[in-house]
Amino acid sequence: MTQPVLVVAGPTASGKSGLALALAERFGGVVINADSMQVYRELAVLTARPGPDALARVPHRLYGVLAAETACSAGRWRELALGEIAEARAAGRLAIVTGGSGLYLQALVAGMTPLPEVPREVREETGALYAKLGAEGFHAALAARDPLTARRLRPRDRQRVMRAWEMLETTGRSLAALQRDLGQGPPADLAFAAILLDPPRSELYAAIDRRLAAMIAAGAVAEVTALLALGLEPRLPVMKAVGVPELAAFLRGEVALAEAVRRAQQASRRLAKRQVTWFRHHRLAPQVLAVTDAPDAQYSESFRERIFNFIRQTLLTEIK
RNA sequence: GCCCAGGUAGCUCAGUUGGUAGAGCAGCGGACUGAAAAUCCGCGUGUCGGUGGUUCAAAUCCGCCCCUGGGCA
Repeated sequence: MTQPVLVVAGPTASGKSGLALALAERFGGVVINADSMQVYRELAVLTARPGPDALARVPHRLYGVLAAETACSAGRWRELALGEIAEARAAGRLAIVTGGSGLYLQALVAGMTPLPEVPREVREETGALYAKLGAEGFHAALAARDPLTARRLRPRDRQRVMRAWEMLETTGRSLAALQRDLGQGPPADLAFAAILLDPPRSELYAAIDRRLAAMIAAGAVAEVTALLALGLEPRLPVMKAVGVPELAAFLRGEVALAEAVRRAQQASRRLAKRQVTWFRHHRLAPQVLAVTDAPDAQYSESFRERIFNFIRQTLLTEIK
């Protein structure tokens, strides 16, 4: 018997967490994080992680569970999420997966090619080689060994080109060939339905700007100060979370706080735009309810009713 | 009321001797198969304040009107 899983997706600041909380209370659910940055323990304010009151009201999973010095990945998250979904089933609760990381959600919903982890040494060697050869040279080196993968990557797309090289070093095989041969589908025992929050752009941007300002008031600067004190490598994911580079520049005395906030707001807006593009072109589930209300409209009765009905009709028909 | 200086893209501005306009920032569109809040690719988006005139042709020249700064009364 299949297990229903609700996905709540949308760009940053669209109101996912609040909605997920409400739905979890209404349907007896557990909220499972699908955000690549909210998994890190050290960033709570800056990643807008659900606060103590939310955590007290409903069980939340995969929030702040990894140390900043670790690098999560779509594959690793997927394993963790599948584990939590199984636990939700055992506990008789509705799994509500919520977050804005499109790749993570896709890994869960559509499946992901099973590939080994890239050893730390390989990653470091690859980085060193890339620095030595440069973008064009490195891409040419990849093309010489793995033309299939190299052909579909732009030379300047550093991250993907390096990933292809790392997989070649790790497995001895072409990444593109592996993906072609080992492609994996969605988990057969899960039935997904998704709610996509897609507020008007102007309202979303206003919410983003407001939230960044609120984060400063809530101690974001201190949070970044503490993070920097760990002396982590700059290439780790946490170090690239929206607000970290910007506030770090402020702490180094390079820019005024107001300017740092302005830059962080802009980075957040650009992130939101990329997320919107992703969700516009990737299907999250067989049935998706797109909600285009303003972020603050989600607490209205009619809004809730629409969503409740959708969930009853798609996920809970057989179950309850 | 009079005298200056301005009204050109969302913002700040450029625009040669008249040939229906271009920079920066902001923004917009797209890609995405294990760092994804990452990493890349693409795109000027315009009643040149309005209106009448001169001209083959007006953002450019002339008249009138409107608006915004500054100055003088």
